[in-house]
Amino acid sequence: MGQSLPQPTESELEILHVLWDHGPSSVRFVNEVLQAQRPVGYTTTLKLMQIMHDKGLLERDEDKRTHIYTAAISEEKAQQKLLSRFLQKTFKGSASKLVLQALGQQQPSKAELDEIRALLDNLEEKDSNG
Amino acid sequence: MGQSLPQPTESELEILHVLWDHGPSSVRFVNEVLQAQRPVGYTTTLKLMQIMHDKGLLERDEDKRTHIYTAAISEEKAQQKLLSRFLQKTFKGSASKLVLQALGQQQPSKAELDEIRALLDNLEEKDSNG
DNA sequence: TTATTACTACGAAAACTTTCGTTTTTAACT
DNA sequence: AGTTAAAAACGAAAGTTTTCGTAGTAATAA
Repeated sequence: MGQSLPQPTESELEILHVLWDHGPSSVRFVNEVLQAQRPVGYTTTLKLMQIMHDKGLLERDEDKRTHIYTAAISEEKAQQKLLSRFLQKTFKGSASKLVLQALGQQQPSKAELDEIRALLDNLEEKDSNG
Repeated sequence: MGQSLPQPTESELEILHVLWDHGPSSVRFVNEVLQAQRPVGYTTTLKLMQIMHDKGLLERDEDKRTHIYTAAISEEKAQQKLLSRFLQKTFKGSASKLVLQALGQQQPSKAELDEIRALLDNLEEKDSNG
């Protein structure tokens, strides 16, 4: 059984994105990437990553002086959990409403549309009940 | 030009849902609906609704002693804004990724799938570029 | 070995959100 | 008018998240 990790906060999510995108990283590196987006102090990033480590959201290698952090949860799993909560809170659980709004809001490419369509076909097959 | 309202917090969103579902309501009524879901004091709900009024998220009719509050933003508009932010924060703006996860996560009914498909067809027509 | 640098650890302040006790106001009833 | 009931207003505490200053520690260079 997998221990259930807490939901990351928004700032924590930013950090997770850096780690997902770039792989295991030092605090320094993560902070530099964040800095490119907005001003944020080094110790702020450090503290946040320490908190995330305490929570179990990050793992870290302490062998070297400069600790190397890794996301303890996959991007997909994290997105899934966040989406589930968001869906409940904002759309009262109606995935189709969310999907319609998401599609209406941003114009996906043809390739993406095809991918979605393929998934729909797949779902429809299984959907023998109603 | 429409003044841009702040994003509602989670608790504020709960209150908005009550108003969207039941129309203009008193604090007492909103609190009773919330109470049915979880324990929450009357003055807590009152305070929150006053704050929301200050922020411009709610309008209120003060004619009668018991003030009547109304959502100052439509459900769709609010969902749109929240979704936009969530999409950015969690999926880095990729609507198709979000849609795929949302569809995979919850099994929409056949009717809903058809509705989504119809929208896809519609989008594809307009999508002459790629 | 001392000085410098780059890092972690720690604590606490600041900002934001949620909660509710207390007071004040308003209306209704006697 | 005086009393009571229900509501609004207010202030502040509690909880959470974000921020960063300061101190301590390990590695490096002089």
